[in-house]
Amino acid sequence: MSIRQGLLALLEQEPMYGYQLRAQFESRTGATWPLNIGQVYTTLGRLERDALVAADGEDEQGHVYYRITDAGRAEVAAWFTTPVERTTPPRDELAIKLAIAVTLPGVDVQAVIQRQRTATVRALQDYTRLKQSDAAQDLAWLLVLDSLVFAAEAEVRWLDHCEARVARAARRTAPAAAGSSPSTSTPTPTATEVHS
Amino acid sequence: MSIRQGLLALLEQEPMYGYQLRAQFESRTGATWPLNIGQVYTTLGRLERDALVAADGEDEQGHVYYRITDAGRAEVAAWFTTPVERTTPPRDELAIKLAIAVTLPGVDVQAVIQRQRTATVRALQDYTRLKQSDAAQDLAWLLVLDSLVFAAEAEVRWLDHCEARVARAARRTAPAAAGSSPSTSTPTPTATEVHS
DNA sequence: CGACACATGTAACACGTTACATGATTTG
DNA sequence: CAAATCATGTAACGTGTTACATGTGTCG
Repeated sequence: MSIRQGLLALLEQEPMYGYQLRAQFESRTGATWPLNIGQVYTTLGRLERDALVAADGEDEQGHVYYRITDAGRAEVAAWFTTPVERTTPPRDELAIKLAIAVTLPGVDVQAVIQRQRTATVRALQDYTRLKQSDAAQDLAWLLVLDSLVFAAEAEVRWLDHCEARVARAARRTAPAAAGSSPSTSTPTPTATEVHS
Repeated sequence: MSIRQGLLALLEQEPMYGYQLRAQFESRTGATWPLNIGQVYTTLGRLERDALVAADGEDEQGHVYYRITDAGRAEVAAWFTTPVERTTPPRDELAIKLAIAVTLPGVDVQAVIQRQRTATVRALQDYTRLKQSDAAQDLAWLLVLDSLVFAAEAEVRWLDHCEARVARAARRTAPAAAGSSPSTSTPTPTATEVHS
């Protein structure tokens, strides 16, 4: 629903046509979530079907403008008023993967965790680099980047937490496995705290 | 893709029928992501179409079993080997909402942030309560809960970060607005750090 | 018996994604 | 001129969600 709501909200500012909408959307979310132009038109079609927007005639250059309707404005207002539901959060593929990996025989959970950790840390570094490179970006794009950073940091912490928990459980279950001690790879005390 | 992959992975353990699959899935993810039983059958149909599972005959009670195929096993192995892509992370509705709210005239961003913060903190409390109540849950369900906790905590921190950033930007833009000082509601020094 | 949980399945639909077709305009 | 960009749109498909139809077995 995020694209739909987002495009609708953008139309509250002023009537626009497809390409403008994409430009506006991407200027805010940056390169993070590239928006296929086809998606814009299908979404506009559905918004029009639901009477949240209406075609607003053509430009002299042939640009097809859309304007928001009263119902659309109401929807946007509701969107901004109602917090995003966290009672049934969106399914998190990583959480599901680990939850199953932990309980499935023959899966090297520690390896799964470490691979994910490496990938997440790498993503984190990319975000940090992005934040510094294009420096004087606008506020919105910066906040989105920060959101990704915060989420990735939380993910790393969670992965470490998981590693510890799993190692502990393994020790409790099979304390006889001497030679190959757990907690094998990269203790790595998260040296990636580069906020603000 | 998470349900599809998850159910497939569960079938690596042993052949199962629909209701068993749902039970296994939910015992791991708990009440967090209830899985509609219809979804199980449609997903099984698609997995069978893609030759990742195969019907394995019926029980004496008429239960329709499915077993994983070699191709399915390969897919599961790849799933556990490949980290979840964080280069193009899934669209985050909240991030999009705030990114647009910040740049849209006539939107009380601080109010949006505070409402969301309240909702997220409440969710956080629910998670914490859940963790304590059913105490002796199995490892997987516990890890999933922790993942939610970590994510929600990061979200709260991000929201506070946003509030500060927005307030600062507002002060820089319109420093003449004296009477209504910013940073109005709930400074609330995140007293919700209840890990481990 | 009636209500409920177990069990299987289908149909319709939502949003999002990609690929393709088609043109106008700009630019090297 | 050729290639790239702007611009609109359609068609097909993917997963996930809900509602519905249907039947069996169990328990109060």
